[in-house]
Amino acid sequence: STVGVSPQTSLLHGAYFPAVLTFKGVSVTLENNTIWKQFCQCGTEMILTKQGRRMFPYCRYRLAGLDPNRMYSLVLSIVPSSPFRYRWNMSRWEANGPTEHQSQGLIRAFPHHYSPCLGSDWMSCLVSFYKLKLTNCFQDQEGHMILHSMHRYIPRLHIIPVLDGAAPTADKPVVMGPESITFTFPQTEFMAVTTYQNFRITQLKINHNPFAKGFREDGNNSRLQRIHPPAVSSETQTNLLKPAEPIVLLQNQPAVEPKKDDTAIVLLKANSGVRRPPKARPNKSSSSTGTPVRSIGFRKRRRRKIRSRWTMYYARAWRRAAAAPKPAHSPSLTLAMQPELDEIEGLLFVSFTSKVKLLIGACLERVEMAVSATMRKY
DNA sequence: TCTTACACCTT
DNA sequence: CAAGGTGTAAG
Repeated sequence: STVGVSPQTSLLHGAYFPAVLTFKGVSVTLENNTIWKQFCQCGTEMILTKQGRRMFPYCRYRLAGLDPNRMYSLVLSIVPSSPFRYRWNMSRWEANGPTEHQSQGLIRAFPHHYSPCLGSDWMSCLVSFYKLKLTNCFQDQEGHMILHSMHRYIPRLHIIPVLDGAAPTADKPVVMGPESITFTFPQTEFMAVTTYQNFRITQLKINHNPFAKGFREDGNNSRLQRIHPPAVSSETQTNLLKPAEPIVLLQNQPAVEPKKDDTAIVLLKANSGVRRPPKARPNKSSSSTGTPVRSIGFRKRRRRKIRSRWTMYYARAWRRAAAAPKPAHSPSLTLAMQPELDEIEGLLFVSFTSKVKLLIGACLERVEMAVSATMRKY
């Protein structure tokens, strides 16, 4: 029930993971498409916690083609993208029976904290849903997105013209009128988990999320470098370094879906934060901070905490290999990085060739047909 | 599987 | 400086 797909074929990739979607004159750019694609090809995982966990990557869009003088609310929903429950088995995801929970009739949604705003305002800044948090706590009252662990989801951006300038609240649900549009980027699909399953995902998070900088090994940060695990046979190492098979993205809906008229959107609790119009556009540049100094106590503590669990040895080997991007100063680097590509190529062109091509072909066809159909309709 | 305390980090 | 976002280890 799991299928591997090679992300290496850039042509297919570009066609299937478009950075820009356009519908009814409105175009939406997934601003951080590059990082989404990196996660997507490993099989994105998002952590759920009781108190709520932010997404990384999060949904960040740039809008164009809106009516500058019109008021819009921007809302993100995260909907199930498959009817299955999954399990992580032998380094890959596999469907493990149907989901226990049926989808609720109403759509939960998370209003962007600027909503509502003039079209000109939305278009003059990046629209980032970094505040959105995911939780597995069903009694959550904090306004977080409630998801089921071990299930697959996909975020959708809803652009909803509104008449008055009142901020959307739970009391006053936003209604998806006939002029509302929904955009869905296939590459933002993810698996909800409570603990990371795929180590490649953990590494991507550590290497790209600024808040996880403390776990990086590159540069001056050598958290685990001074611990020397017992040697591991190269055979075992190779097997462990093999990447997990990403799951093929099977969309039941087109990437751009015209909304059904009057679809109700239930808003989560209104954000406590102040609603500010996006006047200044902080086109957020990544600030490189100075190199942190590690305390002696930290090193000792970490050293003591390391257990002799065999998985840790492999984990460290992986880290060392994955941490350094380009310089091949370590033999384990080439060993780790090279098989990666070989295995993926093998998966696509040997084991799963026909199945994958068929699936992707069907997907593309379905998307194209749906889009052109709706375009004609309008 | 999931939860929690924790060190370390960003903001 | 304080608040709060990270993955980890251990339960």
